[in-house]
Amino acid sequence: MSDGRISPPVRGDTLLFLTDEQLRQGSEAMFFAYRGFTADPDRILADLTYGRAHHRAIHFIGRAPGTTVNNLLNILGVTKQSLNRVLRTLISDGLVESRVGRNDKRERHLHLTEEGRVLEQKLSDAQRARLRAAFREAGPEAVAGFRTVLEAMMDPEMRASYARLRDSGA
Amino acid sequence: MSDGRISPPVRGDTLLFLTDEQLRQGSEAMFFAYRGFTADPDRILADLTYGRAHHRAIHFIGRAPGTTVNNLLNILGVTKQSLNRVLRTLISDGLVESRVGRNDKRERHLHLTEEGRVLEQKLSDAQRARLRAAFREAGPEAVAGFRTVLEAMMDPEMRASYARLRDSGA
DNA sequence: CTTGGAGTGTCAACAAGGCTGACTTAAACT
DNA sequence: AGTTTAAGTCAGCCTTGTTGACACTCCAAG
Repeated sequence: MSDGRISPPVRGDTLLFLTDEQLRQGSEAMFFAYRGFTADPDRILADLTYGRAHHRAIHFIGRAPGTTVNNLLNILGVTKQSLNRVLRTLISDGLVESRVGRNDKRERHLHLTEEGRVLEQKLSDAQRARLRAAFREAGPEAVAGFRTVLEAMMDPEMRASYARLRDSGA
Repeated sequence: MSDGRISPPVRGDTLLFLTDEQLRQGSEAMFFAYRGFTADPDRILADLTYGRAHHRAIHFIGRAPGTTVNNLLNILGVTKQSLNRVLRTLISDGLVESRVGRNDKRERHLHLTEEGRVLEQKLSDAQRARLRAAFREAGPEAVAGFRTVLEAMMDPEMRASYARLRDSGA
């Protein structure tokens, strides 16, 4: 781009959002924003013995109580060994409860304990505070656009997971 | 689209984007979208011996050629030991060149070699392809909103880094 | 009833990429 | 001359991801 300021009316604004430069800015925005997005919960978790992986597990168990391990595996996109390590500590610390399935007794249904719910709340409060401030600052239309673009950016399976959670929780 | 005047305290649609449920959906959208965002470059990097950390270094060196180590440190938000490990392999593999500063000889200025530029291009092509598809699907207004919200979500220092890069590259 | 496969748990080993702390070297500043 | 700054390095630790192998339980189909 020579000088972006004097854009010819037709070419300019309508397609500007697809130039390589704009896309690169989009990448960088994602990078820096994600850092901010995780910063507050990370600070809380650092004081406990937990990490981001624990946060994710707690979040999605709280969001979909009774979910099975396999289901959680798909949502989180990690191996069962990885998840299991995290889950084991959460269970033995009494934040998560694992109940044997009623119909299929091989399955374990995961629930937050009261203590787990407290931590979940604390973490999502921290994260939501930042998001709320950002949403308020940006306004409803920007937020709608934000969500539209993010959704378009997901892998199809993730988009399905996202939609399932969204529609179940609304 | 432009119902866009500041609407008075009506509780319905105008504030819906600030409910806890909406904020939680926003979090989850960030989580799933970030996975998609990194998926394509990650696949390329897996075949080489590199990881996401190398990608980030290459990206920002390509974006701001001649940047000093210290500057890169601030942008990436990691310790110098972490960065150095990555940088060392990139330099010894001939993807990055480290030049002693002209004015201040303590500083090292980082540049991509031709080979480094090739990899950078390959990685950002992969990432941009997804972003481009998402942007196209969502449309210009959504993209504007996307960027507004992401920027509002950053830590102040990160927002400054982001703005500096953005304005230098436009 | 047996057998195959699915869901789960677990062990071991490894790698990437964060971190802290301590220390060196060289250059620059005062 | 003495201090500070930029960079590099060594050593060790942690979290969180990976493979591969194996055991156990249970369901369902033959």
